[in-house]
Amino acid sequence: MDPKDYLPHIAYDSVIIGFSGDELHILIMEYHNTGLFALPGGFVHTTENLNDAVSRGLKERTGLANIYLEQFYTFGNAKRNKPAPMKKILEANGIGPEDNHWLLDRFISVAYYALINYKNVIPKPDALSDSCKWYSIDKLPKLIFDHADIVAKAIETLRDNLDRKLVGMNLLPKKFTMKELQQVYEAILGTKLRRTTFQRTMLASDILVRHEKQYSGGAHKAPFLYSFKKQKKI
Amino acid sequence: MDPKDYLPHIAYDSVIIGFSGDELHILIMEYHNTGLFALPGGFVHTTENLNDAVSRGLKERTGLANIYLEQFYTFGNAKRNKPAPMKKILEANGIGPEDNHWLLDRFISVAYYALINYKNVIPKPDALSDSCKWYSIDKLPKLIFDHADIVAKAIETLRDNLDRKLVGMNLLPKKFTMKELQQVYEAILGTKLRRTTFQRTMLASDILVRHEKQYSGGAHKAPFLYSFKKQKKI
DNA sequence: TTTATATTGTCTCAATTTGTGACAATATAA
DNA sequence: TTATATTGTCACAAATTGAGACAATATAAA
Repeated sequence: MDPKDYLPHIAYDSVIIGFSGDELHILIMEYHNTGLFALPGGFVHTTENLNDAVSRGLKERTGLANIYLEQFYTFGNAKRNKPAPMKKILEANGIGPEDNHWLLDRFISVAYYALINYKNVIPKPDALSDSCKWYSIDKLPKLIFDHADIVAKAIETLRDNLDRKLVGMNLLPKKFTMKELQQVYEAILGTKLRRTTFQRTMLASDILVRHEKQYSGGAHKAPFLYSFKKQKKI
Repeated sequence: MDPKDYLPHIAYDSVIIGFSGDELHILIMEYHNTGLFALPGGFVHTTENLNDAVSRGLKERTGLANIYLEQFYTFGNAKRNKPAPMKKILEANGIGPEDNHWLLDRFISVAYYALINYKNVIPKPDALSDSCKWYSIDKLPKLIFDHADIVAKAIETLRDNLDRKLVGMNLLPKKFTMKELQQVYEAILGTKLRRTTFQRTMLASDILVRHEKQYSGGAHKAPFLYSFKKQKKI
């Protein structure tokens, strides 16, 4: 990592959100031999679009590609970077503790979130990281810097956007039941929703296609499967 | 402006929105002897919080202080800065056309919008600028770089936030009539609203205090004056 | 002084949307 | 065969919104 290849003082962090069962999960990386946990992030090449850098970095660090990413806030407090944990990470990677390493500088971080289908994805850690794992949103490990704030703001934004953007689309497999869709909404909002009202609203909203009934594994009437209609271009 | 005082490649731009009569207006600066128009913006000191830099810069460039600013997007395309207009601005300020002046570099820009009471404010241009004027949102001059995109995104965000944040609060004088409030909403949304429904909704929302009737200048029944309740802290 | 005009505040009723429970249908387990 | 859990749909009540009507009233016009 030659500092000349990257824009100084500029970073990004991504909050990768997946859904499993009835909980939201977030992808967290652990750095080798440090016990330090962080959001997957990275830096921007000198002639690279910011958005492209984020896609590229996510691919490099987790193996995930073609993911819908949404920028939600830029964190710019002067003291958001603590030198101590970064030194620890550098040392664990064989980089000496010179006080003026560029990664110890102050960084502004542009934060993105992504919604992906948990089941399709087995994230793979990169060379820098020990592991790259899903954590339930209620049981995140302690994160470095202000990454906990970044996660909180991501969830807040997601909640606000829930009725305006088709977030369910990205968190579920192609075909899903009405119950699964409702569970996604409930996990994001953090509240229970009324079944009949939810079903009526979703059916009326004209965003779902109904398919044949599922061969259900449950001891009850088999539910329909649904998928999202292709988005109309406006 | 010593480049060592500022974070390289990082800028901010602010979309200052005021309301007058029935239109939204935006504050635009014109650079001396160039015919170039731009949003008021600036740079971040090396140890300064991003948010503080934006407040400071706005004060320096327009004389406006204590203004509620909301960050809404970070523009990071590699080619969003065009060297030609920036060279013109530098030359008009007596700075030679060296090809590697730091202001000709690529910049990522964090964009903020602010809502202010048009009537209370007479903006003053700074040394760099010829003028600092309000322009109706429908009649903006051609802006440099991607500043037209930044304005468009600001309005889009404002519209989305209209029902969740108390935007009217900042655009009107302390006391105002129901009609004025409705005009703010209409200007932001770009649509007409039904008078009776709007009035009923606003009164039911429990955010307004009703005061004595206005000594009206109009040839009709005098309207009540309203102000916003103090926000409860949650 | 009287009348006309424009806007305001409020009310009413219809139309629509949402809340809530009921109930039959049905896939599996007992 | 019966019991159980969940699903899809309906019916009705409650709440919200749409749309117009109308009296009140501050100024302008006569």
